[in-house]
Amino acid sequence: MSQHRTRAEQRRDTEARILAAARETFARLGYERTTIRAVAASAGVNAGLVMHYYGSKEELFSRAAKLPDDELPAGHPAEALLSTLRRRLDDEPVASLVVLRSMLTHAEASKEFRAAASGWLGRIGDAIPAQDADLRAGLISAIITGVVIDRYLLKLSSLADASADDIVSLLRPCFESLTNDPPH
Amino acid sequence: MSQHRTRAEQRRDTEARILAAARETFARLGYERTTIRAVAASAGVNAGLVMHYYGSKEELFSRAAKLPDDELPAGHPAEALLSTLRRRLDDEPVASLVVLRSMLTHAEASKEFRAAASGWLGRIGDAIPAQDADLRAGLISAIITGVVIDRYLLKLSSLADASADDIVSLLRPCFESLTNDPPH
DNA sequence: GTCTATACATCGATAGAC
DNA sequence: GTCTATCGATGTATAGAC
Repeated sequence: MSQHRTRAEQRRDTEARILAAARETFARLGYERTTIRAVAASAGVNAGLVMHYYGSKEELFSRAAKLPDDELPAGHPAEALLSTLRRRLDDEPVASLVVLRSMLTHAEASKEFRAAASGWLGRIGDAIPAQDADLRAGLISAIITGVVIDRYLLKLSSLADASADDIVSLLRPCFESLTNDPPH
Repeated sequence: MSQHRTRAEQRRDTEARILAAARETFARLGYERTTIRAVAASAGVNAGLVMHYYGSKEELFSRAAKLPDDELPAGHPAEALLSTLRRRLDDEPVASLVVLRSMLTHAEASKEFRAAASGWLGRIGDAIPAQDADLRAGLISAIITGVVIDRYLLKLSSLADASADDIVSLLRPCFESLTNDPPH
């Protein structure tokens, strides 16, 4: 039972399928090892069509790589940061993994990460009452990055198999000391 | 004034020069973007010679990528780990950066990192008196990895410009709580 | 010991058919 | 809207000259 679909609808669907396939492949293999042909096959279309819609591999990557600008919840900085960590431990969005996977080896991914980190670091720093707030914010960000990398990208068992609750609990004292918060 | 050198000596020198050039290039660009031609040019020799000596790009990478098996100094676990961190903050060896740069996108680098992390995590875990020692060890390792990545690979200013002393000081409470050590 | 020449595969990108 | 055909560039690897 085929649906009636305009050409525009059909195109939107196909474009979305291609983008989803691109996200999955970029997140898994990184920029260099991902080929347009593989993305096309995974989306069930032809390689030429991917180029037709997205123009270039670089443009496809840019569309696939998006970091959410984590807003910092109100309240005590340590708890706010821990709740952000909590959310990312439960399910790190694929679009984020696209950036993380390639940020060490691809300029565009590195740039995207820097841009997001820049805003993110500023907000953390503003919430920390200390003259070395920038360094403290950088350390918190580095901890989160390291944990997410080991858990989702390298899948090291000690972190990949742990519960998000346990990780958050163990890191609470770290975040409290780095944000200059008293323990509670 | 040319030295007298046997062919064997000459060969050792050239091989070493190629390996050093390979380390620098792999560390800077990662596995995929590094070309045999670029390594050869950087070493002042021909591309064919690199292949002649190392057989394949993969083999050259294996020779260039070596993680030192950090031994854990004796004493209180937290201080021992902090002194290891201290050493890595002062100068992370190029051979290590080769592994770190490509570990997210190249299987061989990932394998090398896992192997080193495995031994490393075991030693940390053994030194921590807690039933969840494995997770604690994984978190400590993730923190170090995250900090080194941000400082040396991404060069985020807040970490790249900071002094090793300041970083160690700020992370001391983190390591103490994760190793279950009392502060002192 | 080191270099030249080249085979061979892969991939991004383009042009045009259906 | 989607696919076929193909070009051109790049890079590893091999064979052999000097």
